[in-house]
Amino acid sequence: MPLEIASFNINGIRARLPRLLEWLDDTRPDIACLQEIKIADEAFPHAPFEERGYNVAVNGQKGFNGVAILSRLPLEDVSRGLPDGEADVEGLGDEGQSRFISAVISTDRGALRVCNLYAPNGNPAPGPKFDYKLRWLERLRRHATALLGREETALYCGDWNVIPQPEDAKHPDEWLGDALFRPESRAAFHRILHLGYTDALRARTDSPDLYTFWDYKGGAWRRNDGIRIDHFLLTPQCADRLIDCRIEKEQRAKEKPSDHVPIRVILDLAPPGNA
DNA sequence: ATGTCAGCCGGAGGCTGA
Repeated sequence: MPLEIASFNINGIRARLPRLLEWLDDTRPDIACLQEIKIADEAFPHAPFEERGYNVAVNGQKGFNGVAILSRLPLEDVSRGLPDGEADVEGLGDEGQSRFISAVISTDRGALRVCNLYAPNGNPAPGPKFDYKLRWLERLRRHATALLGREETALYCGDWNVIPQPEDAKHPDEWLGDALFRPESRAAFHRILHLGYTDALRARTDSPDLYTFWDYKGGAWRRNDGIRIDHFLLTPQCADRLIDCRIEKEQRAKEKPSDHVPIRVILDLAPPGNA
């Protein structure tokens, strides 16, 4: 049975709850990684997800940021924040900002480690926010280096706030000075990718015009003026199991949408006894 | 069109972040 893992920057769980529940009911992902939940742990609305059969792990923050994992299968080894010396400031991890949560999902065909991230936006650039973005991506690179060494079926997904290549934007020229497309940001992303990860979408297609974000401003959606900034990066052991990767563009046309749409991978994990 | 949202504080609407 294939395993479906979706990543969705929902831009506020209070504002997006009806849309989110409709999406879960319509598309029934096995695992949903959420970013920008913008709510404290203690205020997270567990009930509607538990009613739908999801286990919930949250790394929340009041007002900003915040990530969560929903899983129909058991969640084990949940970890909040990048586990390095800079975590756990103000008890939130990640220097006081809740941007990372990981868990192991156990299935009858083996385990999958899911790392759900919300990278800093980094604007305006240059400046302290841009410096923080680059520092955070460097910490993520160290994490990704260690994870590769474990040779696990594992993935990173989420809002990376990086446009990897010009073909990942409708109008790349308009993003040249932006923290999402500056050479330093793209290099930081590619340093992680080139450790040995697979960009799941690009493993399936080299088509341009595949976007995950359209700004609310200026009729960006109407003009299809989008960018691709939500990504799945798979370890080699995970990439071997990739069936498909799809951007759920149709979600952007719904009532009161997020400015991001979900991206989903479908994996076929090894059968029992198959190493 | 300083053009859109979400959430904060605080009890309106200005501010921040994106």
